[in-house]
Amino acid sequence: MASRPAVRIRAPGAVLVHHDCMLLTRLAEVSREVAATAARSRKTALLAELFREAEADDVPIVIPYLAGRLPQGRLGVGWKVLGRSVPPAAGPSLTVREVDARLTELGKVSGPGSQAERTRIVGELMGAATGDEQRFLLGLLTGEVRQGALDAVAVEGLARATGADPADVRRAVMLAGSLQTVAQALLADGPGALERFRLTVGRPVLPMLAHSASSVAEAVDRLGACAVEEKLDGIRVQVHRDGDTVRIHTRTLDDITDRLPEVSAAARRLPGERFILDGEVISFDAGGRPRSFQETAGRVGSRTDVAKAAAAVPVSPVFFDVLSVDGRDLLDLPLAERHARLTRLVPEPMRVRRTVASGAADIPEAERFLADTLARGHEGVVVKALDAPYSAGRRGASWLKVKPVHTLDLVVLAAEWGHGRRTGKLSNLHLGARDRDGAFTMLGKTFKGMTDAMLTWQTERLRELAVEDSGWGVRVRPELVVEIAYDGLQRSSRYPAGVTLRFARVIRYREDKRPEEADTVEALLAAHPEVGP
DNA sequence: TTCCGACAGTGGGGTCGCAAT
DNA sequence: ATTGCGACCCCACTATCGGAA
Repeated sequence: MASRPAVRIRAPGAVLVHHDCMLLTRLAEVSREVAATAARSRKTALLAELFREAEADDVPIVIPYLAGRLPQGRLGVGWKVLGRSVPPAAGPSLTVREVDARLTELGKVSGPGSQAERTRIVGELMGAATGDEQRFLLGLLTGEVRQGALDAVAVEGLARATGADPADVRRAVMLAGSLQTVAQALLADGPGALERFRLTVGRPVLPMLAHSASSVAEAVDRLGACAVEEKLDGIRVQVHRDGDTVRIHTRTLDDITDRLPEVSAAARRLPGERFILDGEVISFDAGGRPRSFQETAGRVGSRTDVAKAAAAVPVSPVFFDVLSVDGRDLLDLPLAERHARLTRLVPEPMRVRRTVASGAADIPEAERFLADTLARGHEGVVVKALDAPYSAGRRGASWLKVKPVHTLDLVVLAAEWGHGRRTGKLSNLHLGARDRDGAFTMLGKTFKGMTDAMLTWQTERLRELAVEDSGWGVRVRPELVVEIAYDGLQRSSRYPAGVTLRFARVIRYREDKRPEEADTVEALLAAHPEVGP
């Protein structure tokens, strides 16, 4: 860090000329401008301009801030701490480095009395910020910047600021697993620095993601020759082994090595010294059936007594891809070749089950595979083009997941006011099923699946049905029937039926149906015998 | 000119761990 | 001991921009 003192400009309206440290007010200004324009090209240009202004020491702060993230990651600061408002400062004085230093301090606070201490630090910071700066900081700390530009636009802006090829920057970010690292190297050494970012064992890369398809037939039609793999309902993991050292990362690249000793042990038993594997961690019961996602996730989330958790709910790694073997980067190889290498490294029981479909003629076989996979208790399948490379960090169109969808006709019991672009619209619906008394039992909420037109319509309709208007939304007469899609039931301690819908979303309103025709809790439970209340 | 891929936004539920009550 | 909060797992879907076709 530079030893020069922070520039302080006290007079409101002073001309913000500075050569040392970037002022927070400049970031807040750019963020506001970015939010105000819809054109992505203009957003990119605004970010690029700011990145060019940034000093070397500002870069690791400015880049993540404008990408809507904190360099420290999350800080244990939420609405509880941010809730109280603090009178804003008269004029801008904060530098981004000063803000960063205070947030770093904030992240270190722990132990009894920490909440008060965090509140004090946040209050002090907010008190030194102008109204605009406060709004920017609030968005940053709560993860809701709402400027319509996060990582992807920041990458574009970075490319433009440095003259690098955007595709090269994107790839470097995927391989580094971090925008900051790449940004710093790029701004310090220019586009040539991008070559330093290669796939490295021990350094996690962003995993490839999948799109959805509504059926196996549709997926095979779209992809042609493909692998159909079982989709396990567990936690995605990337396992790196370098000799005796094993590291395990989640989808967001968090390091969870210490929580999964049996996975590390399994990786050490494989016949290879250096590799990177992609797969899923899941728990099977004594009969070899997969346990619920809730059980697996609870186990993987346990940190305090790992040995005890592992004894109660042991997990197994099940792999489906290999990204690197013995120093060779396999990302650009087609899936067919990567899989051939996977079979040499990982024995069958530790691999995802699969079948291969060469084209439309194999659709019946692929459908049988899906049915069999579901019968064995799994979530569905992922259909993958055999000729596709591993697109790190992308939601490539070459992986398509297919899961069964259930539907119900439920009754709207209440609706909550939306935020952001849904401000002024009733958005989040409370959903109820009929119970034995002819009343309705709440099963969960959803805000998904509505078009803007539906939002407008339901806001008006639900207002007509309102029996109570509170700050958060309205409770309504239970008269409106809505068709809901969901992925299954899960146990719940929050809702009275002891279960709730997983991934509920609206398909359409059923104005042709009366609430007495809505589905019942009883029928729902009967349809999902695997989930007892 | 039209189509479609990629992104951002809008939140859902559960579980764990920590601090406050 | 219980409760509340934040982080981090899982996630679906729509609107929009801008390059591809």
